[in-house]
Amino acid sequence: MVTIQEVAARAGVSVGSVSRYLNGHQLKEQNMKKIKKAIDDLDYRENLFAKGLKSNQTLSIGVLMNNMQSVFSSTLIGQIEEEMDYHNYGILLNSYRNRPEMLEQKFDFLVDRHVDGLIAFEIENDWPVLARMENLEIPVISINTKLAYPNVDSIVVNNRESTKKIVKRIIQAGHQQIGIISAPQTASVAKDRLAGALEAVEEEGFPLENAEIYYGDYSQKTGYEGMRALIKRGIRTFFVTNYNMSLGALQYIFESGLKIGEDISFASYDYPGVSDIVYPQLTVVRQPVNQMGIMAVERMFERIRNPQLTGETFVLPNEILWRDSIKE
Amino acid sequence: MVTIQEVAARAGVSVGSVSRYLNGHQLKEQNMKKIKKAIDDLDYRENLFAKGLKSNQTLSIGVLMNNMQSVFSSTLIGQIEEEMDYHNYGILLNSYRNRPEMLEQKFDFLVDRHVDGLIAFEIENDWPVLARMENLEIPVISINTKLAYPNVDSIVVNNRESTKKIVKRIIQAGHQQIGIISAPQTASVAKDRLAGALEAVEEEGFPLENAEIYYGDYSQKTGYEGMRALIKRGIRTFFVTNYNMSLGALQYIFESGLKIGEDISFASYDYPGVSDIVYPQLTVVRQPVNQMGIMAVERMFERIRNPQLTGETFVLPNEILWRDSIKE
DNA sequence: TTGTATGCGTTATCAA
DNA sequence: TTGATAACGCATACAA
Repeated sequence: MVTIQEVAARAGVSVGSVSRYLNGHQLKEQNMKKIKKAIDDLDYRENLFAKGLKSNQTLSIGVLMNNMQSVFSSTLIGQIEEEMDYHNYGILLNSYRNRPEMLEQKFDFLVDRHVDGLIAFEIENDWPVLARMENLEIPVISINTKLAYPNVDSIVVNNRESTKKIVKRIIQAGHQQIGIISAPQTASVAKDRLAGALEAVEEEGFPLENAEIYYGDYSQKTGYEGMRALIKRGIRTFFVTNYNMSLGALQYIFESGLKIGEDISFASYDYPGVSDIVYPQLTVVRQPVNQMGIMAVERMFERIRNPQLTGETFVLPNEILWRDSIKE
Repeated sequence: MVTIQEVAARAGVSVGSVSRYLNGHQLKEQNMKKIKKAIDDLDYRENLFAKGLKSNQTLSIGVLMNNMQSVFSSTLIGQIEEEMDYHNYGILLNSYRNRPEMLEQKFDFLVDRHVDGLIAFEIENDWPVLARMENLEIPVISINTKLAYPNVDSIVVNNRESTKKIVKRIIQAGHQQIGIISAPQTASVAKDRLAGALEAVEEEGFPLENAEIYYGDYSQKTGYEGMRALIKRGIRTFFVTNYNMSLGALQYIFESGLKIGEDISFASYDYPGVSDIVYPQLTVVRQPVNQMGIMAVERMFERIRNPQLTGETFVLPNEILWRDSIKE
């Protein structure tokens, strides 16, 4: 391993000069040339351990994910990686696999590695790890949940409004019964989505007993079962609040032989993929995943550059693709 | 930041003792207790910069991905992350976004960060970065391509055999024409898959001119266009060598109103998802993605523990799900 | 078994 | 503008 000592020796200058050169200081033209040549000759590369030991910077940020299986998460991480690259920052990836009790350990792991910032996915306000975040001196960006700490930015989408809008439209189209496949009401995202649906029901004066809610667990399997249960009760109009469950729900529909847009009205949350390729294309709520990633990174560097900035909340709008899966 | 100096002072021992304690050495029971207490009291955490400066270890491995958008890649990275967690290792994530010319920079990035190992996805043998890998002193695991360097393990799947098997079956079922949607013959994975198909054609004595090949570019769009073109030429039996293109192909089929399993025979490479939920379920080749991730990590730690091991090639079998999309 | 002192590669302070 | 040198926090060789 080549050190700046060796570079200095070869260039005939002191280590101080080499260090300064490397950090963009101005020195005598002559010396800069010599140092550059020595660096090239020796193929010198800086030692980030030594650098970090002094500066406490790693030029990397930690990403704390809920899971890696979902399309949402993997798309987002892809976008984040791409943005980080422009800044020449690395990302240290961690997943707590939807298990809050793993979070503290993961959190420590990243803090021990002195990441310069932290992006965390779907951390709920009542989880124990939050206490740690509070007095963390690096910027934290929370994705998909709003966390009320001064050093935390929150980037969320308007799930409640989107769900409300789509359910209202369903009601206005004259459907008499509606089946909603929802997720456990522990996560705030799930709560928001269901709340939006119920607000629509209320505001439209739709009979509450005609809105049947089935609670799945995010799995494709429970989406399938939920759809079967609801169809057996004679319901033909559906809103599914999560992508993965919508896959299971669709599977049951396809197997049943019922036709979407004719026998069945269907809408759901979604990502690019199935909803586009089936015919008719599905009416869906689509989250601005890429935009969230871009925003998270931009904001991260704003805060790294300007440490006295404090946390804010940014709400991005979902897109609703009105297509042909709801019978009008 | 609490240092071992402070821990030593509080415990009334020397820094050496604290350091040894932290690294699992045996010392007087009494002292170990005192040190443990001091560490707890002060909430000491080790400084990985300082540690790395001495040991040149980071307790993290680098992952060099081709892209983050594909299901293959994101599933794999999820599995790798999970396995790494058991070893308390972090992963430094990087993507070269299918652009070989980005690779060298990404590679340097990881090497500069002193990752203890490297897992790389779909690196081709003729790419410039290979020269660097050759004299890298850390273990390298290549996923999906076989690289011939002594310090590189290769984990690949038997794409050629799987494709051959499935195309043979199609031919044996009596189909007179077959349309193949394939990818550019630059990547070795793509070459293997097409080669397998052509081997089947040859071995079965199927007329070569009745096997029509359409070259897409992995995009859903070209899958769609490919399917349209082939259907217009009257072909009704298809094999699509890549998941993403199969989505586009399916989209065209669904729009056309033709029925899979009746008017159309269809098989493709795939991941859990669409092929399961549509009806009839599709006959597909499914790669052992999770197993590949597990194997990559296991092998990585074998080699970290035992540095004199040299690279080997591991071939994992694809699974073929024989279902109802090919008319018999 | 323990303490002391040196060095890992870099940055930054102080003099020159 | 430059050089010499003292940190940064830890591991370890050597001495005790």
